[in-house]
Amino acid sequence: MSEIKYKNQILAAIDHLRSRKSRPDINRICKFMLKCYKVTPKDTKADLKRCLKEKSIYKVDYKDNVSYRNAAKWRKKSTQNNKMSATVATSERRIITSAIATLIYQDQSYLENGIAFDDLVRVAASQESKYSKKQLETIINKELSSGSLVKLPNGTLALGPADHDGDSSDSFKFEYNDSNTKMTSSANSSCRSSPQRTRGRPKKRGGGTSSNSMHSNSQNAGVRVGERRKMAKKVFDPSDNNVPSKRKRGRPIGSLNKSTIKKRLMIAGKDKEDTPLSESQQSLDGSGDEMEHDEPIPHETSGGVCSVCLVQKPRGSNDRLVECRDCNNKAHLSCLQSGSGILKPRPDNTWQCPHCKTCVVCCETNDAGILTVCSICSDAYHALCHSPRIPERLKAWDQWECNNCLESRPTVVGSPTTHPNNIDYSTKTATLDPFLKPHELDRVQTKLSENVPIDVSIPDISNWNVDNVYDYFLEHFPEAAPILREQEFDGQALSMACRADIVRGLGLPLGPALALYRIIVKLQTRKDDWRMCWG
DNA sequence: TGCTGCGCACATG
DNA sequence: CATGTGCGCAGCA
Repeated sequence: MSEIKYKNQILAAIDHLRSRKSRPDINRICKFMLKCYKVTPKDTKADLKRCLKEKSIYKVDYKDNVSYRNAAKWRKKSTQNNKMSATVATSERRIITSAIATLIYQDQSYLENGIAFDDLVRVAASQESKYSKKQLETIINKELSSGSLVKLPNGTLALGPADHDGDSSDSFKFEYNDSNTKMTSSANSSCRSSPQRTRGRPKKRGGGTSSNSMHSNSQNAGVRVGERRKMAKKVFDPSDNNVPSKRKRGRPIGSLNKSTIKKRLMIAGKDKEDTPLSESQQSLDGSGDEMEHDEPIPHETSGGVCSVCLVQKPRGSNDRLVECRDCNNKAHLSCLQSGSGILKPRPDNTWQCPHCKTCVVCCETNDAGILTVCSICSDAYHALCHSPRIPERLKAWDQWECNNCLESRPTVVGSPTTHPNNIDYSTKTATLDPFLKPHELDRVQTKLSENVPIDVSIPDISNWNVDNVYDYFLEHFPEAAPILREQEFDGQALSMACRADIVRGLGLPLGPALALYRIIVKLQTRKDDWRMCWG
């Protein structure tokens, strides 16, 4: 049921970056996703995380920076004993996955429709001249049997999951649409297309084959117009004078880029106590992994300008810059802590800038409505998403506390508070777990509902089929009826639907979605209590 | 200015 | 040694 929505796009992003010899790090992946698929960094990161969990993508630390690997291509490296066969399989696999990435990159409809066998062979052949079509077909078949590729019921192909078998069904989920998509003519897709080369180093560079400026796929018929063909002449650079004369490009021998050096120092100072390398930098968090939310490490960063005070880094020896969880905005921790409302960092010192801050209920940003931020836990809510609804004329924004925080207070019962949202429901909180987290809202609501008697006028949906659901909603919420039917919601499915399923999963605008959710909660509980949803 | 291709130093097995 | 990786550069739109 819970498919990783952007998995294939993320895989394509990783493949694309790798094919450009760029590090597939979180920033580049997010950037690519945003540009090519209009997927926000937040969603990208969320799905990337799921992919990591699912092991369809691996997170690796390579050269002291975080990279992400397409597990379908990258597997076996460290575990495979049979080196030779693994190597062969990997290089063959690369041809195929590279072709897939190219196809998807050029035409996103492949994500929807799967990739026809013939298309794949053709593109792979165009990218890799050393294999005949016949051989490529064999390779594809091998990939199919190994699970790296999966064949969909309709005959199209898709990337399989990672190494581990079992959940190949989870990888792609297409309906076949028998399109014989033209690949070579799709040069003008929404993104600039790029020819996918065979990745890594082609066997032996320059070893008798054509020069590198010629090896590229000019036969790929204009996949990328204006591809650079000519390498730059070497230019004299005084700074090169200690460097063997053969190179100009790339890193100077023995040098690393600044960030790598910095990170190395940091890591040396922090992680590897065995190497007594650095005495500075220890206060910095050099994780370099902008995505690790599950670690309690604040998102500190070593450089940049504070978005709040607009001052560059050193404002005080211990005033560290914190980076937004989801973008590159940075701010001094002190600026955030002294700031108000939406600026405040979370208690664990992670921070989302105002642009990235999302409502914890509907996961939409400020764009979907004004967010109110809890002064305790820093969770943000839309007025309608919070239960109970946040009063519109709330004055003391800084003092507002979300329901969860109020309920988490052991002393809340009978203790009059001045918080504007502290309304009658506080009297019920005695029975609630004082350590509830915001995302456990649903549980809170369930508990709340225990105090409300069942309303027999509300139908029991447990045995409803899709048509029953359709009929009911036709009467009570006609707008949603066809959508629910299309999604095959029967009584069971409705009973299990959570807020996110409804608010985010049906493609309805927020308002109608919330209204629909209220009806569904009513049906789920057979109780009509606004506190279970919103005001 | 941002994306791209890619030489080649470096990492890894 | 073979191969994977990606920095940092130059070309291009």
